[in-house]
Amino acid sequence: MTGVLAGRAVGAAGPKGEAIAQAALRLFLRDGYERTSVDAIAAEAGVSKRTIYNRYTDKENLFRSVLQDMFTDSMAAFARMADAHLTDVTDVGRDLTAFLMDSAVTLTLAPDRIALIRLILTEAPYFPALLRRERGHEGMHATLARVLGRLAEAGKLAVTDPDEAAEHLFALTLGRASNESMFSGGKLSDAEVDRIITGGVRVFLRAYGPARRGGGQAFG
Amino acid sequence: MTGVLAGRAVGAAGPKGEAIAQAALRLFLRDGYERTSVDAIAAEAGVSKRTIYNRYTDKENLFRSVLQDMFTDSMAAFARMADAHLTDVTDVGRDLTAFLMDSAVTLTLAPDRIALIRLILTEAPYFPALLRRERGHEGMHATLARVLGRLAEAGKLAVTDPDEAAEHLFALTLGRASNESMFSGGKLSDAEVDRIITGGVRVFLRAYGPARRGGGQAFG
DNA sequence: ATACATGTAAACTGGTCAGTGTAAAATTGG
DNA sequence: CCAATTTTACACTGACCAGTTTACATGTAT
Repeated sequence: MTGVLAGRAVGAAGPKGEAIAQAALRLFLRDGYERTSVDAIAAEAGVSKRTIYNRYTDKENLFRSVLQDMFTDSMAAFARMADAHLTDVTDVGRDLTAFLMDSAVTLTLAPDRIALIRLILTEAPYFPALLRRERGHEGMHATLARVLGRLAEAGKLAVTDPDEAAEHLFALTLGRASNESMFSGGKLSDAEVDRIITGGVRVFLRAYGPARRGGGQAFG
Repeated sequence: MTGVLAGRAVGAAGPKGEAIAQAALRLFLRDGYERTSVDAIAAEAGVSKRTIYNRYTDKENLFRSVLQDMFTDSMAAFARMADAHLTDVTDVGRDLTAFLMDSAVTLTLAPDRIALIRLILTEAPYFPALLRRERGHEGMHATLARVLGRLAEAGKLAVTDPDEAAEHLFALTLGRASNESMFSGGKLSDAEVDRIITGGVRVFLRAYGPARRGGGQAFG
């Protein structure tokens, strides 16, 4: 039992581990689970196939591992972006729109992210852990609900159920953009994204805007 | 060239053709494209593998064929249901809700329909024709836009852009239900569906309800 | 040096699968 | 009944792939 320190940890530790995880993620996102062979991952990572099997028990294990990592990172990035945009809010419509545009372009609609969602949906029946861990967009919903709750307390939104309002805002903006992108296949143009987000926020504010006091919404 | 009449048509014609198409659809929906073998389809249909290859050039061809048929049927059913519910509208909120509940339960959330959407999303990159033919929910959007335009002309909704309003209504109701179902894996409870549809219609009407004349929405 | 963990290369096992070839059997129309 | 056509059963090819085995190389700490 001397080798506790000498032995490298399994999984993604070390440069080889990084290479394997990156290559695996890249190929899984591009080709899906069934269409990606472990041989291809080894070649892509510049590593022998045996090294992969030394670090991961099997292909399923590798798959779960790299997808969960990306999912977790993705959720954290969304939460950071929400806080960055929505801590000091002066104009709800403007700030919500800016936040959602930003996260749509750099997160939700990033090709890798779209591929991830596609992959999670595809493989859900065979990898229930992928869903049970953090159900779909649930992480984003939690973040949105937190932010909307804060805005409601500040009297900037007429929201009584932050969870439901978060679902509605998500469906009207990011969800719509994400769906559109997945179905259309290609990337959405900037104009398209702008149209979706702006329109979605407009509808959201008509339903959840602060009680009409000045006469009319900031957005309309 | 005597056999123009004697020869059976290829594809799904005849009882054997029906059996093949049904078995193929069933297995593709359950297991996906890659995980379904032609041998399994032949066994399920009670037909020899050769018969399948006599009627379809290859597996891809069979796949496209059965999926497109189901997709077309599905769109038509949705349009029929919309017309059934929304030809004579007295109470917009009530009738819209009833229509959307009905189509959610019997169409959008039917296990086969969910599996179809999942499959289309999954295989989109490899079968561009599936998307290019009728892009995703576009058929449903067209139906919704038609109906909403009619209601706007009747002064029952404050809708200026029926296409955009259709996208919003869809996102708030059926799209949300569909997403929720796909991510959660299992079937949604009736209460869950009711909550989603009712809440979505409420938000939609706050944004698109007829110009406030009596003071307050029918829904709220 | 030496011992140990780790990595590499390449062949190999056992399995699956798409699609074909063929000859016999069943079906169908006239 | 007859002739064309279709279907069946089944073996077969060629390809791919997950995971293992074996023999060898490398780095590194004591």
